Amino acid sequence: MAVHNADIVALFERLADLLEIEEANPFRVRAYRRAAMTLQDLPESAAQMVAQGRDLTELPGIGDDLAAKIKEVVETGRLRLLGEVEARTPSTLAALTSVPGLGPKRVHQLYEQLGISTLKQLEAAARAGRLRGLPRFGAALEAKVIEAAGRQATRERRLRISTAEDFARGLETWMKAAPGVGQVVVCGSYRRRRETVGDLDILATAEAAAPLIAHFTRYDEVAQVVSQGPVRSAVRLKSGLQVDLRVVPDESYGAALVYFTGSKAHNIALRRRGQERGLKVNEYGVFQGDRRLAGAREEDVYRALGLDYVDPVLREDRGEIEAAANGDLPRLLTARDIRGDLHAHTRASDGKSSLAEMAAAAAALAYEYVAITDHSRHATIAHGLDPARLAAQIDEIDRLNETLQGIRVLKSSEVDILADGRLDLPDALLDRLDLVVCAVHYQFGLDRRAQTERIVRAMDNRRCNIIAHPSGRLIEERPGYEVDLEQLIEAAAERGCFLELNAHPSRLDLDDVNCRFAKAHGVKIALGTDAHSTIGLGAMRYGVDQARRGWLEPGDVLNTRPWPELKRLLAR
DNA sequence: GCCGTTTTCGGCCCGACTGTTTTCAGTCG
Repeated sequence: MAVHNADIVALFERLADLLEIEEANPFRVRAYRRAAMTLQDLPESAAQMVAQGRDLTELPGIGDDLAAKIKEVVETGRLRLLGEVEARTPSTLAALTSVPGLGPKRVHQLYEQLGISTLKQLEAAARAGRLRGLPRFGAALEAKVIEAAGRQATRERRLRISTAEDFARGLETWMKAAPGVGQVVVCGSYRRRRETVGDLDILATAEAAAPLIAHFTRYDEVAQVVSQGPVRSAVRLKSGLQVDLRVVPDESYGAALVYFTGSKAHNIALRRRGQERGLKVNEYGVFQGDRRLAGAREEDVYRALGLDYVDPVLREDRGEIEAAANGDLPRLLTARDIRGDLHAHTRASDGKSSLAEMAAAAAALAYEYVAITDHSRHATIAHGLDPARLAAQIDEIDRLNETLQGIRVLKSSEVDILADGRLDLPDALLDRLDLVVCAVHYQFGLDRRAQTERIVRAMDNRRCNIIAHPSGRLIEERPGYEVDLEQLIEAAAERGCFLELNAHPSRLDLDDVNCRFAKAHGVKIALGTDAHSTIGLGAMRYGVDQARRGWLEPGDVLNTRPWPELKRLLAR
């Protein structure tokens, strides 16, 4: 049974949680967390690196000890140290820290002094009033525990970025109406354009913070004010979403943007860099002693640290700081670079709009082309096109193109990859298309090897240009099918095939990390919205954001090319 | 446990808010 990076990540995180509760050296705990993060973002398989005898200590945050532990997990599937720790500290304790106000120190106390190791026991003890006997525990904390226990079932959901936008827009509008307000920006993972958002972090500037804080807590969707101080506040909305507000004066706007945008790992790395140069970095500015070197603008904060400006989408401590220091940050893709959409449906299969409507909508976006990729016959629920219907659509597109100006409809199909890797339509018909997009829509249950082989076999057909939504995941709904993306990327590179970044906000598939990995392998990415109506074409910006998070430049993306150049790239 | 234009040992980001306290530890982001 192969060990995946995610398995090692889970072991390290569990170990870090428990070590923290045991009050181990906090820097040792951090080392395990950092290693977990490195592995999480690592697009290659650590197991394979071990098998190839590669040096894991070259990875950031991995030294001799952790390299040996990764090797141990890869070879044995287990981590002995974790077993030893779990023998003295029950792993259920980690879940207790999910209660707001309970951290590792208090959980340790609860276990040592009251023998509490589960949420059930904790709730019972709180209801019995037994917590307030402990030092620095009181009635308020007991109430929090009881409240959190009741909420337990419904928590821990992250919102898709598109959903978060609804909440963010309302809050932004509300805060911009606050008395004496200057700037209002939604920061955090929202500004970094992550695919999901756990909470919203709003930064506002003002000379006097109090009126803003008061205004914030009066927002009509607020269910509960979680905390409220002179310069920051946190509320929970009726929907359950937590929103934090931070107010700073104008001269700290840039530094506060950096601080509140994160990521946490990026901030820590920035502050460490400052420290190495004798500078203190906080949300008020960059300081040398009492002297403020920067603070009003983000660019100045980075410059004071000897760095080029880092776009928010890159701020994940995945090498962007080194790149900014060396002047090799990528020139990221922008929406303006996109010349067309390579994945769209019409009502011929499961879409809502006609060919002509889709073409007009694409033209309105100033595109040069749009590929119509209706489903193939196997996708019966989606009214997939059989060879005769597709042949008719091809003729219809030819006729339509003769009437269009400035926009070209590309003849395509989202062809099902059958279970054995064959394509769902005959080669002779595929030869009549401008490009062929292939996708897995059923038989998600195949094991990893079979699923990977199935898709590689589809790519063996030289007519296959693009693998759509390569992992098959639906964000916050279902994981993808089991597949070795590393192998798919390598196979695509060998065959001159391309991988899609599906821009639909519930897919964003490939994800950022794998986009970057594909780029490193020289595999170009096709951006497509998977639009099922004219409105759906507007989802391209989510794909662009994800591509930017994957460090993609215009040259790494297929549909930044004018049609003649794209056509040449599609010829295999 | 990691890491190095001060270091192979001795550091390791920084500040706000809460709750329980008589000055601050713990938690959070």
